[in-house]
Amino acid sequence: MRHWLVKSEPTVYSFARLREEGGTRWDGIRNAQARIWLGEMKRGDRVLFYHSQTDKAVVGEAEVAKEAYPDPTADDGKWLCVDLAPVRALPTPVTLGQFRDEPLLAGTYLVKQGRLSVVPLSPEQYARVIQLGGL
DNA sequence: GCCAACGTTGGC
DNA sequence: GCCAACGTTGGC
Repeated sequence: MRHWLVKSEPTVYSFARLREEGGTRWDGIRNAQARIWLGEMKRGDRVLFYHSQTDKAVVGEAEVAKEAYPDPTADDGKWLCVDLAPVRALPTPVTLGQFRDEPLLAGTYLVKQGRLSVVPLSPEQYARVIQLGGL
């Protein structure tokens, strides 16, 4: 099983909404590197859900409910999407500042290349975020 | 195939 | 609102 982090502006699609809806299609990603990673996501992979802009924090945990398939919102059929389902909220959001301060997390793509909307994490990094989040 | 110009994203 | 980082586009 692999571990991932996805990013969303909470005003566009929040973790609370993912929980309300019970799942969603994670589409609209138009970045070549992110596309490669989307293609590697498997059903059951764990996913950290990060709120950009206002929160700048990981607020919850989700999982891949359906692995990569062609993104129906793309005209040319070249892009991919997955389905995500909510797992649980973090009692304490883990901020971008905490990522920077934590040696294990300072090397993540979230810190190093902030514009990517889907990035992989190591199992150790993932576990550390869950721990910092109070689970 | 190179590179300047431009657009987008996200942190501050 | 500004700026840095990065991707994309288009002229040559």
